[in-house]
Amino acid sequence: MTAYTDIESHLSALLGYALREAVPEAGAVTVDIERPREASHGDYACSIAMKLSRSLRCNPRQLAQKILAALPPSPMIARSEIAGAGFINLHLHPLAWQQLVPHILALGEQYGHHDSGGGQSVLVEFVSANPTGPLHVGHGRGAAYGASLSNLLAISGFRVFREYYVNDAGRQMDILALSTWLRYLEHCGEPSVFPANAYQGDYVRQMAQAIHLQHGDRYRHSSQALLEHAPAYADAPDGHLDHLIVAAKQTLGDNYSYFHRFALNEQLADCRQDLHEFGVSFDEWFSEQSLYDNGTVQRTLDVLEANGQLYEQDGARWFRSTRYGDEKDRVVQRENGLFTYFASDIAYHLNKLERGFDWLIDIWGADHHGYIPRVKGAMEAMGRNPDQLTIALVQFAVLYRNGQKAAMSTRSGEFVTLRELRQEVGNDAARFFYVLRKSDQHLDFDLDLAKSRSNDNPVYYIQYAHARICRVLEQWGGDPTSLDEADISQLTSPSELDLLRQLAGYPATIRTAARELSPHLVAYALKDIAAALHAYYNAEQFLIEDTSLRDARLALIQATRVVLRNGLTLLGISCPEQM
RNA sequence: GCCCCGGUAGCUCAGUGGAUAGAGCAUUCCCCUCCUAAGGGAAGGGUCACACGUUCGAUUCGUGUCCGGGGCACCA
Repeated sequence: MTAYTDIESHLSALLGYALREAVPEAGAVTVDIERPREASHGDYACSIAMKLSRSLRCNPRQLAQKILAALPPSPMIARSEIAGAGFINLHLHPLAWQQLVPHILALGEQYGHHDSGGGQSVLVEFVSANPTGPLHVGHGRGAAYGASLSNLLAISGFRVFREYYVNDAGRQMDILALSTWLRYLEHCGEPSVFPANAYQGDYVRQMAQAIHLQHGDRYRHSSQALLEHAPAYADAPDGHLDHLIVAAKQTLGDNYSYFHRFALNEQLADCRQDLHEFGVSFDEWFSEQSLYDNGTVQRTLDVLEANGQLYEQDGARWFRSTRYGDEKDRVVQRENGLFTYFASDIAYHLNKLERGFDWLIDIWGADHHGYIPRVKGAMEAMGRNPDQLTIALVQFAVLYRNGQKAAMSTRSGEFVTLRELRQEVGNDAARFFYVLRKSDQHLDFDLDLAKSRSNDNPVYYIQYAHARICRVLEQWGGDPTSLDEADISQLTSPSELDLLRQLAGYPATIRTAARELSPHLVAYALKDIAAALHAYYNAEQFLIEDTSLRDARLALIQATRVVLRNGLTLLGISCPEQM
């Protein structure tokens, strides 16, 4: 067996050589090749002659002819021709495809890996949902996308660090702590003063119940007393809520932090468990509060202040984000002295850079897109390079059941949780459906389709291809490592060459998907590979008398299995050996 | 009003500066004495929203228009 030749770089090098020989005046041009969709146009095509014809002032077909005449012979090229307006079409020798089988078997899980990242470090921050309740299906999409993208970058030569930003410092956490305490008071028998804009979900009642079970009436106070001097809810819902928070802090004293901490830990643990079951893990759960505790927020504002980026107006401190293309300046410190979320977010991004990452990726819900100019502006205002930050927006996912939109609203507690979705359709289908769409596009998630154990379901379609291969190899019963020596020159049937071409395209798909931050391309490639495998399965028999041909075919499906497994694993989907 | 995202087959959506634009579902037809039919094969189905521009070449890039969806806090 001769060494493996990477076809695309081989052809591109040959054409580049021919171009320099035939048309030296063209200078140093990289010669791109493409896969024509029309089979009669060959396996690869090159349009360099048309691209250069204008600057060289010559006929593109003649130019192509000159390049072709200078093309060195290659065992990989069966024939070449000029077609259309000046395309050079290359038809490959089957060897070009066949050699892929031992190559894939040798590389195994490394097949598809590449090094375009060059060892750069990248921090991918995703999910980062407020720990104020269960994750819902919207977070699920960010989780699936972020996890798959991280995997994609990790096999593309990047050192990937996965991080979840925990918003444990803000008003939302206070609302959760308050909500928990108010439910606790109800448990103690106090009349309910629970406002409609506090967290309504059942999980709050459960936390309250757990606290009551453990501590009895220890934290009981008069609920009615909390309402004294409170603005009427109808007049000022937020003012009413804020008053209750202040009253809770005063009434509970040091015990307030118990509720705050309890609720935070409880929700965070739940979130972590949920994501863990979903196959999504993080290297770091980064606390927003820590940025206050260690002075990063203050230091950040000092830097901005020193750079002349802040000013005072109406009692608040503002950042001049309009200098950097934002629509209006933004408050970083309120009239009441409290910092805004934006202030700690600037500090967070500064912190990320100070940790030495070459590249930052933030995955946000698309509703935050208006937030981009101010964050990038803040980086610039601190003398940092905003291009080090890439923000990937993930659009909303809408669930459909029986063709009907499934209702979902946030605060009221009427939402479908990620956990419910996983239980209903399974982790594999959920992971797959989430990344089947481009992340920046709205996703209609068809629950009935995701649940169906039928040929309609693309997850099962791919997994079934994997399971079929496993069954064949199992029934054969031989040692798979012996297939490395199979005589792959016998793989010449149309369905075999189709399958080989699909497998050959996988590394390029990975490369493109990584460059475009688009794991959905991997999902589509897997569908194509599975389709080619199923077609092959129906066209040819594997377990046949002719052991030489049999081994060649088994080697091919074993290689297919490797690629399917690599792709499914990347997307966080299991590879069942039987179904 | 401003800013994002979209408009491709009946439906849900891929896709690409190239030569005849794809897949699944749905519709019609065919294939298990054979390694899992959760499979395969075939047919029909299109003004790639519209106009203008850039280009040897535009569904792809740019501008404008129309139509959807989302966002525009001293919330996070």
